[in-house]
Amino acid sequence: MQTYQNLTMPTSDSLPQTVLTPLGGLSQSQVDDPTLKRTIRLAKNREAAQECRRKKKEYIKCLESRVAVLENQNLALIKELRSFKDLHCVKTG
DNA sequence: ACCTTCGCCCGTCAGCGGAT
DNA sequence: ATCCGCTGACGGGCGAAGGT
Repeated sequence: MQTYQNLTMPTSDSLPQTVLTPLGGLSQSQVDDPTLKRTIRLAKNREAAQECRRKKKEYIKCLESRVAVLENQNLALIKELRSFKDLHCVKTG
């Protein structure tokens, strides 16, 4: 998958590393505990969802600013086209 | 003061695709 | 085949704004 690529997706070094020390300090019996497994999975997914939403917002910001740029370019081109047309009318008219 | 509606955020689940 | 991360979808909570 990996959507939102291109269009500057900043990485999130700054985000807090909460809750999870990645299975480092866990005994085998702890790792096998389904309840603990679920807790860990939920916590990881919670963080993943937060990051995903942050990236999506950033992506939308990028798109919006790109729209603004393109709209300005479009206006400028329309303006230029008009002036060329005017020039042409003067010559032929 | 009390609803009601709207927009936003969050946590969770489900499903997909890549990595092993 | 299994694990894991990412992301769309869903439902719930909360505050703001507007109507009664």
